[in-house]
Amino acid sequence: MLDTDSGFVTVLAKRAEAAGWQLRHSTGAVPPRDLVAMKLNALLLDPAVAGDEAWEYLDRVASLLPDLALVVCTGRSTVAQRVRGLRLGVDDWITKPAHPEEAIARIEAVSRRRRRARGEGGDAAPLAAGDLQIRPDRFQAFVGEVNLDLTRREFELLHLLAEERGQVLERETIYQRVWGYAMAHGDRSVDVFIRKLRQKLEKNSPSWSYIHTHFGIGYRFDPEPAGIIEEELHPAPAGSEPASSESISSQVVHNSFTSR
Amino acid sequence: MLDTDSGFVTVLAKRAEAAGWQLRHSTGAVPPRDLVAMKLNALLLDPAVAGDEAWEYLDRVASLLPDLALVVCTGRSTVAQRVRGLRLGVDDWITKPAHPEEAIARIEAVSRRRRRARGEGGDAAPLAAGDLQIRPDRFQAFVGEVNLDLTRREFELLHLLAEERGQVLERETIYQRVWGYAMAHGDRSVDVFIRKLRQKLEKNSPSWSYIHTHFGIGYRFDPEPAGIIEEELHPAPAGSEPASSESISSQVVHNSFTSR
DNA sequence: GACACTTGTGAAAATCCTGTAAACGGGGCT
DNA sequence: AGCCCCGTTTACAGGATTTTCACAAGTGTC
Repeated sequence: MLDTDSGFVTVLAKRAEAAGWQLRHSTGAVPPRDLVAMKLNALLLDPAVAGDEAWEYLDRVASLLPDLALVVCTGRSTVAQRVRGLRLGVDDWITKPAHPEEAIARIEAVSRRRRRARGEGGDAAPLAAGDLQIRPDRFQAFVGEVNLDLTRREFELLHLLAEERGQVLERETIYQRVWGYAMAHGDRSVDVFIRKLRQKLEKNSPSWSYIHTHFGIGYRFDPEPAGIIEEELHPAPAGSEPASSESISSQVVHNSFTSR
Repeated sequence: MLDTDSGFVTVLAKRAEAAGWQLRHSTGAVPPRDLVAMKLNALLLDPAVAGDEAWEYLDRVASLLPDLALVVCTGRSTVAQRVRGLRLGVDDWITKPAHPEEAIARIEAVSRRRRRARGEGGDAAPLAAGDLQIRPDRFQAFVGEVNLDLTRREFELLHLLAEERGQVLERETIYQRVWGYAMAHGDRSVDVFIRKLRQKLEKNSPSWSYIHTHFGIGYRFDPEPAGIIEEELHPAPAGSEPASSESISSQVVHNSFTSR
């Protein structure tokens, strides 16, 4: 945001903050080069900050950053000015006095369209954790080359937990964010899926411990080298009955990490 | 354009004409379905045409045609209304009395961004995948010299998938990008076309497996040498009944690659 | 240590999803 | 009009996945 009207700025900042945006602000004209370096998603700008270079400045910003959501917010302005601005590449032009709520909504509207233009989907960036790799582009997790073979729900659960790595998430929160609606009282779905996940994780990456239980609260994702206590790794001749040793070791691991 | 203010409309029409736009106009609410059929680039709309269904109408239009440049132009309006509209998916909201020049400029600003989204994809470069070649210039795919004989939709589907090779695309995304508007809940068109494609692909290039199903999500295009499991190599004496072996092998292949 | 809860498990039951085939229906063409 | 080509809908069956249950096991308290 580039603007000098401190009142407007602070109100807007609070709103933006609440909406989860990361906001930067300056009262002077920032060189377009620096704007590029900032990797902004959107820019709210009062051309007045550029003094009588206003038009040139606008033009440079708009042409240098064609993908930036660019919204201008001025005091009095004429139709001709607005048209000129819009033609230059400005996406929306708001006139003060403006309601902050509307400013936010307009910036969002522009960003929305801008986002649709780019990569449609959300974060396609892979996450790494322990020796597993979570790939949103495939809705899958891998350990090396092997596919964990997660179902959609399993993947979404894992993805959510991994994104919030280190945080303890309550069941209600998890359910709300993965299932998309409120959890019914007494629903055990989350627990069941956590178990399925742990199974697949342990099967494919036994040397790490990923999901930790917090009694009475929920779960926390945090890859830690597995605390193998005792017996160890006779590379399990293909076909050996894994059941007993597996269940035991998983018990041990879970216990020792059911930290509180 | 949907509006009843004939004065405004005629002025705007003249301007639009001059700008080289092809303009359609109605004073009543046009059913969203028909809007789809019109293949509009932009829509200027006064929700008043929908009477007291205004919000529902806006919502339906915006969610059915997320790619349409949607600009609302109303008489008096409150901040709350504008915010609500913008949140619903409206791209810009103009309040009358409005200068036609500005209206035009705003529609252009929105369309510009929209065009940038689609524009990049105007790919006429041929794609290669497995032993098939996709040629946007002919709207066809070939294996060597033989033409797969795809219909338009089949081609567009294949083209989209191939461009996003390796990515899992959700049905909704596919539909949105191939059909151009939002998929109705329960629509199976995508599945049906995927089957048709697979049929033609398998018939003409049996040694590759191209389209993979991701249960509960969608499809992924990724050419892989067909996983012939077991039987093989009696080069099917020309004229042998292909039905049984064909259906069986396709079963096997699909299953083994319905990776997840 | 007994009690009141919580969480882990395994499996059955209920749902949902996809492949497939076939019926439908609009347009364009002869 | 009659036909053909294509895109859209429907119907169904077989699987895959998600939910639900009944219990066992574990945790914290008094």
